[in-house]
Amino acid sequence: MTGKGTLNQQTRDRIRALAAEHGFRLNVAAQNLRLGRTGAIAVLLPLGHERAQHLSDPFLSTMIGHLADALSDKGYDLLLSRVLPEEDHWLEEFVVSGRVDGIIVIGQSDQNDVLNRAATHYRSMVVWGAYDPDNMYTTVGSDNFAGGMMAARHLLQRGCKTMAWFGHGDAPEFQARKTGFLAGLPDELRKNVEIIPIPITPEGSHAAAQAYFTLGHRPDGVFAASDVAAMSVCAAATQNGISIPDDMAVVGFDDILLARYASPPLTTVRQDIESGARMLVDLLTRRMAGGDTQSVQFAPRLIVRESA
Amino acid sequence: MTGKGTLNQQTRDRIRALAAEHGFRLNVAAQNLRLGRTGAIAVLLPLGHERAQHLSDPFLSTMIGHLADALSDKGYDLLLSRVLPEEDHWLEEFVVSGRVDGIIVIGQSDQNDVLNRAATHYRSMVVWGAYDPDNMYTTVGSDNFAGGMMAARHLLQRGCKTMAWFGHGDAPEFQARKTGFLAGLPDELRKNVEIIPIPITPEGSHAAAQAYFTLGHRPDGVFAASDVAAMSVCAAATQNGISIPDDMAVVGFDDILLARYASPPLTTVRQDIESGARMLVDLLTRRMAGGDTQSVQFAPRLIVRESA
DNA sequence: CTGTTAGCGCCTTCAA
DNA sequence: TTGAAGGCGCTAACAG
Repeated sequence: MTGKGTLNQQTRDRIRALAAEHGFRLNVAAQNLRLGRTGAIAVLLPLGHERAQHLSDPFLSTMIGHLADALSDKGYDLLLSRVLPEEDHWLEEFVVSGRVDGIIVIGQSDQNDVLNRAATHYRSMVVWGAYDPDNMYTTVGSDNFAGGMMAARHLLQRGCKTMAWFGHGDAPEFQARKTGFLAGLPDELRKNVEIIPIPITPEGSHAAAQAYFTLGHRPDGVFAASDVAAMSVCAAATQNGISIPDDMAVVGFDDILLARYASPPLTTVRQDIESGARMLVDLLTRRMAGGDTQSVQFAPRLIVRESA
Repeated sequence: MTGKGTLNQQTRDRIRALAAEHGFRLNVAAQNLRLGRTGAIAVLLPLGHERAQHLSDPFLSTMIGHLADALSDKGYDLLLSRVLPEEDHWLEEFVVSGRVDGIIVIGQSDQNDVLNRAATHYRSMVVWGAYDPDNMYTTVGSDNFAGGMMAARHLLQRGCKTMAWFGHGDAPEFQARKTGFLAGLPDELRKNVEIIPIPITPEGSHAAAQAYFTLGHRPDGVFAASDVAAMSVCAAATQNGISIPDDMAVVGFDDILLARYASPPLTTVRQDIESGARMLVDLLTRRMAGGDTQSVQFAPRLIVRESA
């Protein structure tokens, strides 16, 4: 039935015809048991410092959709799991549970140590997130530093003088965006950049922006850690009588579907999520086959719309 | 190990301790093979007339997130699959493939016949979508008709006189929203309601709204089939110099996370997606256990913000 | 209350 | 080239 093994083609055809006639199908569970595999890949979402982050986050859900497609193309099922890393053993627990043949982790969160530890004795894992030469594990991600720089250059070019960064600081992806942003600014502007720490949810970022604008702050250029954050900042600004982009220019990150249809349409740094998902699956299957892999970084692209 | 069967508690504890000591774990694949089950539930997304609809649609992704949580609480894995119903056999193919113990279908799309056919000989299936007494299958969904009426009443109360409906017509959920909306209007207004067919994607609905406003149409009240559509309509309106809510009031449907932080914050008919997901899983497990189930409809709630 | 045993459906090896 | 048999790790039935 599988097409493997030594068998006369006509015998094979005969068996197949018989199978079709009787509605016989291979039992995948038994096949997997015998083959010592599970046929499933886990997609793990560690919610380290941001346990409120919801699967409905547009970036995450887009990623999961593309992952589902890429995995099913290779015959794998997708086992979706959100993990609250209460203790340090969650990943190793998951590995030894043997429920899956491989693991894709979305975002390092603050779980760098856990990931490195697992990577020393478990091959079949890849991670979406920031590249760091010290990591033991293979990552796929955007060049967040370069993306941050693009945002800085664009705001500079528009003539912005007083800048603000709205972001969640802990995860390395977001750190790199911030660092890149700061690096893209001339010294005299850099030291005056206001760093506004915000939660990852739209609720949280909106509240933080509200508080910030209510205190009277009026930067003329804002770089936000994500499009969701940028949209919340825009909403809060508008509610405080700040006009975008005339009074304040806003640049987001991700280029989620809605960014284009926000009001005003969002200028943002685009990540190619679909390519990222395919690459993750590619590298994972290569690792599962015993091959070696290197981390990859995608170059982001600035999409200029109306908000900046 | 499973805690079932007749066994002295101390013997059981001894075995468990031994297992922990040696790192022994039950092999789920073998367990499932022996038990004749798979331990997985499929979540199927039929993309009938709207194959462009993407998993990144905020409603869908929120639903999937809650489903993932509800299923993992019951020990099931979630097998995610988008299906393009090219031919009529996709569901039956899936059923006989035996890859899962039960099926949750999200949205009837235009696949009513297929669902009914499958339901006659397959119990372990529930469907998110519109209730119809003629359906052979169990549905869970919002009372879309009532939701549409709420939108109508609210716009009336604001004094709107010329109304428009932006929606995708084919799926029964959206039909019911429209019918409820029309039913909630007095006769003289109802006959003048403009029906604007739009695709389900933000791109498509934005383009349709653009075209509509460019032609000079200026309704003072709009009900959109979803929040995503409503946000696109708002964006297009703003670009055409229409001020919301002063020139035109807009009511959406769903209450996705971003609705509250859109500009202006969206007035919308809220569906409780989390309760819906839990109910789907509840009913499904009850059906898998051989029990009988009835369809349920959740009452939606109008959330008044600034867009109307 | 505990220990033994027969298979769940498949794939691989080995013998014919 | 084909057929037969063993065993993947588990659970349920049965015997002790």
